[in-house]
Amino acid sequence: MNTLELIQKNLDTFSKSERKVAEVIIASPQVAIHSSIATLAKMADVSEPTVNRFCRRLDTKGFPDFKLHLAQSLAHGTPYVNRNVNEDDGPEAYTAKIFESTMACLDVAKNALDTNLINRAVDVLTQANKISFFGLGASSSVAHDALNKFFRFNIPVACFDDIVMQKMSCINSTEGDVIVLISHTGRTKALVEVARLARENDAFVLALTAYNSPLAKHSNLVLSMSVPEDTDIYMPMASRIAQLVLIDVLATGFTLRRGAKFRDNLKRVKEGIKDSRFDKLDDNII
Amino acid sequence: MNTLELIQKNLDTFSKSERKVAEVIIASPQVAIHSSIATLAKMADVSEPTVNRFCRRLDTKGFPDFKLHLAQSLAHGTPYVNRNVNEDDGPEAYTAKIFESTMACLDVAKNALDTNLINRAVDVLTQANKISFFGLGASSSVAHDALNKFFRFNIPVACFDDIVMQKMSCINSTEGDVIVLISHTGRTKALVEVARLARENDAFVLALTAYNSPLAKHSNLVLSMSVPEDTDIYMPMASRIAQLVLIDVLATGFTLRRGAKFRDNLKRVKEGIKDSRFDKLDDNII
DNA sequence: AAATATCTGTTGTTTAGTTACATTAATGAG
DNA sequence: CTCATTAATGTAACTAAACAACAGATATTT
Repeated sequence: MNTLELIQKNLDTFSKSERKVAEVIIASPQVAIHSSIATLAKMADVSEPTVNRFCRRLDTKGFPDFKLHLAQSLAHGTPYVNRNVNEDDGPEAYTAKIFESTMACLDVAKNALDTNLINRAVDVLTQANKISFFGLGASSSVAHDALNKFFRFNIPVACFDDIVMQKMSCINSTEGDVIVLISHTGRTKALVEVARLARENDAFVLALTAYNSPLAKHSNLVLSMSVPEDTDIYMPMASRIAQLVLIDVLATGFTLRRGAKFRDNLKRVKEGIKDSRFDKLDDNII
Repeated sequence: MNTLELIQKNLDTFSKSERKVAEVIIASPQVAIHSSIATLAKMADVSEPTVNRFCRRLDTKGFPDFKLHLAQSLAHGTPYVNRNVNEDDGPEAYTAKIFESTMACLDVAKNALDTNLINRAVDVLTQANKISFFGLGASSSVAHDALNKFFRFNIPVACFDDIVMQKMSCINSTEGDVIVLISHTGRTKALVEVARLARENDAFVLALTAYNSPLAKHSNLVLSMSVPEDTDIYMPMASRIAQLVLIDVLATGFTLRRGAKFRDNLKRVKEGIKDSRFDKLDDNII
């Protein structure tokens, strides 16, 4: 378990002084691992033994051992904690926090994913006659993105962010059609209805949503990643990013499955749009 | 650079005794990081200062510092780097690689961002009469996402992914309008033309694009992040994620700038869509 | 409000790490 | 081959960091 996350999670089990230590460490872990127990104590405005006690509470042998653990969890270069934005945060603070908590979420999502299910999802997608991506609200941009990706594969794809169109599309679906439903919570009533409708018409329903949600129960295959919901202040942020990366993963799996010959297709698509862009060499002319 | 690799590589630059230390560490690095300088010296059959000198030769401040570096390089078998997907990767491999390289990209992007510019961008956005988000191709889903975010702020927003609509919108723009142009490369000719048109009509052009690109040169304010392009196999992946996170950052900055009273708005929007969702309690009924 | 338990800081001891210096080994010129 | 010089290694003294034991302070409970 990531030490930094562990500190964050156990914040309320600490005593007042210990929490001061925790906050100093979370604020600048890179500094913490290069400090002595004395300087860290001074930074947190507590005594040295308090720092030591703090370390032991985290199941380490003492301060040096704690530093080692912390160093390992920082190895990625990024402190992987979910830090919520405060009202009085400046641009540096909230920028860093959002980037970092997004990365933390991706890390959690990565570990929560079942690669076997991903493999099956790729199976299903490669064998599909037609793939449709549905999303509502914030998830609609994820669906659009998926469309953009899979469109390049030169297979029949569609994307609807309108509930009426989604339902109509479902009614017209046949066996071999795959409908990818994207929803963070999996509780949007309309989308659950869409799932039901799709299955009634023999389509395969692949859901990118929360485990055990109503939508999940109405799907043939569910790719879920338990991204903490409360990271979002008032709107889905990191969860949506995780879904996009998952789309990337599926698209990559798709590409790999189709083999080398197929990848030439992608190259051609990229070549095809070349004329619409400025060359790098043009930069100084403009 | 990975410390363990560094030791391996510099094996021949060490003296005889120092090499003994190196070999002991390479043989069992996990033991090494949990040993004192005395025990390590005994293991390598050298004196303590020799171990210390060995550490310094590796550009560390001393033994404890060296242990930290080593611990970091040993953390998680997989270092947090850009790893490209291979043809023969299985689902576990490509899933991990995509997630990790996305995280790596976000890390790079975070460090490349100028928070002063972000602050200015937030300034501009909060003072805008109307905000329009334009993107083409893969960036269109980013623009959609931005719309979804800023729409909740109850201010005039628009989003176009159609070049004709974008141009028309530009022609109708007036002072006080902010047009956010999203493009990974900043080389899409059509979008550069849109930027020119927008500025001719007194709109403020905020570009989320590459530094020094043609589009950047035609914008009033540029938020750039040098995400490596070659991470994407044949389609933009990580760069687009970075843009989305940047949108999150701007939206958050916007919210914070508007103050507490404004944040109640967001709560109301969230409350307003509650009826369209299943409660958590409903789960077992369905 | 008193008593108990918990938390926090001060002091002193121990141990680990480092510096300075002495010794040994290695290299090279006469 | 031997002496001189340089580099390498170890010994001993020193510094500072970490920890344990204790005492004072603060909550908490009855």
